[in-house]
Amino acid sequence: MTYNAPMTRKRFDQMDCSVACALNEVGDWWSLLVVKQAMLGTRRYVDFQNRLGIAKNILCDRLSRLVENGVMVRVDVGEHGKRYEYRLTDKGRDLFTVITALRQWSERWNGEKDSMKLVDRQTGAPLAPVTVQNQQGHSLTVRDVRFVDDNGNPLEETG
Amino acid sequence: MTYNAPMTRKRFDQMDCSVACALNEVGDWWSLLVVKQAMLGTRRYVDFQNRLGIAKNILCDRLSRLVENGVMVRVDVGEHGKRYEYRLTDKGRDLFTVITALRQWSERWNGEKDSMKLVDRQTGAPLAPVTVQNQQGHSLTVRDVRFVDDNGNPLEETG
DNA sequence: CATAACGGTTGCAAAACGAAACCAAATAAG
DNA sequence: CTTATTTGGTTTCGTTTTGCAACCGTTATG
Repeated sequence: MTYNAPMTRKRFDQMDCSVACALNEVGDWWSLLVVKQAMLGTRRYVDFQNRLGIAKNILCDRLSRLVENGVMVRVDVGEHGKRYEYRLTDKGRDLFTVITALRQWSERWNGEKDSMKLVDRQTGAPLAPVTVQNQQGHSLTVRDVRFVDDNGNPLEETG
Repeated sequence: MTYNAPMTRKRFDQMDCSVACALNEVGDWWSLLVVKQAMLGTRRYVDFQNRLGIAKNILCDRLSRLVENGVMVRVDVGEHGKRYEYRLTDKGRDLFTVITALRQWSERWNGEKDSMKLVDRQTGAPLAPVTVQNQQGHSLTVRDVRFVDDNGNPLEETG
């Protein structure tokens, strides 16, 4: 073998799979943690760094990519520039479902790792478990769904 | 500086955060895609490899870690050994919510990347959007919840 | 004015990743 | 029965990413 293909990280842009596409944007070790931290109210670069214990160059890279992908925005809050806040966009806030599902999954199977609880702001009651539901609101497992193509034909995924 | 700490990938085991703990198990670029593929029916090593286009050594490592973490099991299906199937455990199947939430998020914000649809097996109707709900079944955004500690006191997360 | 804080960038070493080659056991083909 | 192919990896090697610390220009603070 004489030719080596360019060694780029395998990216999921072109995998024509929505899950892969999502992972391409927030599927690395840190991105979802940054988003989670932002949901707790963190906005400043140094605060992300201190709370998460992430290296500064990695944080820099992740914030840039989150901004690029429209998950966060960098807002100039300095009087004469050079003071910034990183805030979630609607797209970023919409990851609340994903992060909550992940958190609950971990709590169910690995036990609670922190003392943080999420409660309904109105009532103070704990949240319901996040589930996949049909349009009548009944929870479905993976066995209760079918994967079909555009024509409604079941995908033959024997392999 | 004379001492260099051992350079291990930062792990989230000890971050006492359930989200971090979850990401520690399935938070890399490939693990959730392997689980997703398994939900489509894939069970054999070579089939994962062909469907996902993942390098063999990486696939090997990911399957091992998923088995270690109880997300999948390796089942011996050879007559005299040496033929295996990798199947989801209950813990693995329970990631259905996370993966579906991720898929829907991507479809909402990046458009549909594949022609695959998920439908209710019984009715053939499309699924409802996955949302965080309170116990009355009302959907909540991140603004509708509070993060509190064990005593019900709101977390001061100004930073 | 001096000093610290903020938001980075740079340089280096360690670890993870990707592609291909290689390999032993099990199965299939002839 | 013998040979070829498939399966499920491991090894090798080069590239990319990560983690840590040091450094730097600008901005607030005492």
